[in-house]
Amino acid sequence: MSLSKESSLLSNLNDAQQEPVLHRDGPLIVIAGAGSGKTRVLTYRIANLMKHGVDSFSILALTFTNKAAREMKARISEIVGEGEAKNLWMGTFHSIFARILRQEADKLGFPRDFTIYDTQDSGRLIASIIKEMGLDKDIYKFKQIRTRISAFKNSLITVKAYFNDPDLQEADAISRRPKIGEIYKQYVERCFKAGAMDFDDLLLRTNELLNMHPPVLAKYQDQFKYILVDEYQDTNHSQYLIVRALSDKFQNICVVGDDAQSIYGFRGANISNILNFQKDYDDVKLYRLEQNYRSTKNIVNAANSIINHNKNKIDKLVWTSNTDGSKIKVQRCLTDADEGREVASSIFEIKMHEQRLNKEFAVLYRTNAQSRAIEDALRKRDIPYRVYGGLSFYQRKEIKDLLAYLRLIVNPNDEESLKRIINYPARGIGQSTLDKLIIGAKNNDLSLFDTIKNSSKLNLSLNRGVLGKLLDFSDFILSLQIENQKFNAFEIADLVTKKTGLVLELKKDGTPEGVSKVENVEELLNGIHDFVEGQKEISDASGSLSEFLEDIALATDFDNNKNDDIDCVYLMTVHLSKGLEFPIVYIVGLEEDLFPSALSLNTRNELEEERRLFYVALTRAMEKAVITYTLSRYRWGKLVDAEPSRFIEEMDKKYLDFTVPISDYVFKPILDKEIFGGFESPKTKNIPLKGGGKVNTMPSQKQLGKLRKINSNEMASTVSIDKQIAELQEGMNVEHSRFGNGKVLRIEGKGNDKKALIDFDSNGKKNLLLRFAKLKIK
DNA sequence: TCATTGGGCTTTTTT
DNA sequence: AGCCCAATGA
Repeated sequence: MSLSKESSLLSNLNDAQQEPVLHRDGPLIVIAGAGSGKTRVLTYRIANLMKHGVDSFSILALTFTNKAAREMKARISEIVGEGEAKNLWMGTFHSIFARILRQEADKLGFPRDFTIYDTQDSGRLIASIIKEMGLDKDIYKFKQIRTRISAFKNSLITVKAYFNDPDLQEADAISRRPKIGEIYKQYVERCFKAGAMDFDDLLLRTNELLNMHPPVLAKYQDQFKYILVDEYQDTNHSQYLIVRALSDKFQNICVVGDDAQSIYGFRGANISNILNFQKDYDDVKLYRLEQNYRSTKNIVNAANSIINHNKNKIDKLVWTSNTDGSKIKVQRCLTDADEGREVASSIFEIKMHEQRLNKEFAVLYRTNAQSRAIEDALRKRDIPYRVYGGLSFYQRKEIKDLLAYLRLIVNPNDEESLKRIINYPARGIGQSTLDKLIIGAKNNDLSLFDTIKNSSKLNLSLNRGVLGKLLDFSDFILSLQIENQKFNAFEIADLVTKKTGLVLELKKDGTPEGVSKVENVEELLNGIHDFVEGQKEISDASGSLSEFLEDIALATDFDNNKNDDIDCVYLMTVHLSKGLEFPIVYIVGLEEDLFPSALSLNTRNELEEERRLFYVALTRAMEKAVITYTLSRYRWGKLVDAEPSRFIEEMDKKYLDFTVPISDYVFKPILDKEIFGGFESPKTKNIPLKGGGKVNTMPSQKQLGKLRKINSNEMASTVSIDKQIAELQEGMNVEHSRFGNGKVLRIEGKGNDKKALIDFDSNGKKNLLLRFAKLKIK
């Protein structure tokens, strides 16, 4: 290879980045601060290996999302050429090892076409096991059990290991759920019989494969001479063991990560994997990337000031030579709807002033439920947006229903799919029949589908009519299986849709939701069509149904959307935003019990993870960051008081720009009552209101806590209410902070509902709720 | 067996 | 406020 190529490869890297790229053999760890070019290092390291003759088939790169893998592959293609990059083993743990597991399925007693159960499928199966065992579903909550089983699997605690561990059994007995082990056992058996693996199985079974079959382990050890793991801080124990096993022979292992961005503890990620890496291998080289290329000084420094509140961390100093940029705006809002409006109008304004594109903006939130208020506001402003995550396309009911048919054709033992569609559309096979079938399946050690096929011979105390319907159903599926031999995925899906009348079923309901469901099904069919067309270009692919199902089993919203270029504002959870960057970022809902989540306040570790989460959110921003919080928000259908997040308090104030003066910020509980309680409380109604009644002494944080508990009646006498608003009359001239000057045309309503119709000079007529409108009488 | 209704529960975060 | 499930009646 030529020297000039080598130097051009390196010319895109700073010194710190070059070192790990040029490191050839032996273990290395790269601690990479946010925005320090971590992906770039991985990309160039792989390219560099390939340039020095390492076969692309022997490089395994594990990323956190499939999207990250795709992008990295594309960048490597640009450096070394597409032909070679295509052969890299690059993808998420789940997708890479699903692929290997299919190859080796027979060794584990699974069909090659095993089904992958998503979270919903596992939950349903667990719920049904709990019910069949006659357990109280209020004590055995299926979601909790599912989480617990998942935790077992991620720690490599098999059913056998569970029953060998008295401590675990005792812990479950103490929590009044002694049957967890039994549920776990049945769940694993049922999955096995159904030829299905859940997400955790993809890792657990890989461990099983590598441990129990030394020749298989040797084969993959030999194949993967170089292994790279991105986002190593988010690997769990099961993933850790896979990496260890595979890298054991050559020890050419490179892990990249940032302990400060570890945010997946809840699904078993173990931060000590990255903290202990140097103990796991001999002669580990450690590299640090501390220069941030992404964000302004204000953002980097504010982020540092927040993460410094964590005790548990590797010391590093992230710095930048970028400009100062503007300060981080901290915006107070009244309600979640108001928060949406503030965000939307801010986006609108910046777009106008700075000629920005929609896709330069991102709105990040802690929980998916928060997207709604933002969406409403953006829609009103005609700002295009796209919500990522949440209920993904493939999780929608109408989509899962059609997919269930398809899954059943490929794997008739797939119990969850069968239960889903055996009576959808209705064909007279109800719950009681299904219960009998499940018992029959258990007694005869058959899969559910085989039980149905043989139902007439099995003495299941079913009447003749039902037996006929069952036979019709199994014949239907069997006939589709035969069709599947000759047709591609699209042809089969189309056939299923027509024969089952699935779309007709949806069309007859006629509601807007029904219409959108029909559209979704059509979109799925289009997607399958595209998939089949795409497969035609791949030499060893056929466009079969099982290929399609493999392809989508692990797909997320991020993956299947080819329209990356559409110009929309991004809406997503902070978790989903990891690894991404945007010029302007809004982080909304910075309130106690929301961010940090109320469920994460029990231990220091949980709180520190929330803080890292906020750190991740803030470090997504390149140029501008805006943080918002509300005084009250709709939760569980009720308007609930909110309190600014401790994370706002924790940031160094010199990087912040408060829209509400800091002193008001401290008085927040009082203002809170002023706005929402003041007018209507019985005592205040007839009391002459006094203006300007600000409390003069500064309450301490402790007192603030107490103040919040005082009800509005007691508060009334000290509350400051703008008397000018109370005295507002028709015909008066007023000033509004956003709409400018105007004239009051009409006043209507009382107390909290008092409204004024105001004609603004430059904004036209608006009907404003007085308790929200910050009006000044002129 | 099916369709409707009301009650309870929900909100972390995801491969 | 919305979703899922169980109970209820047809």
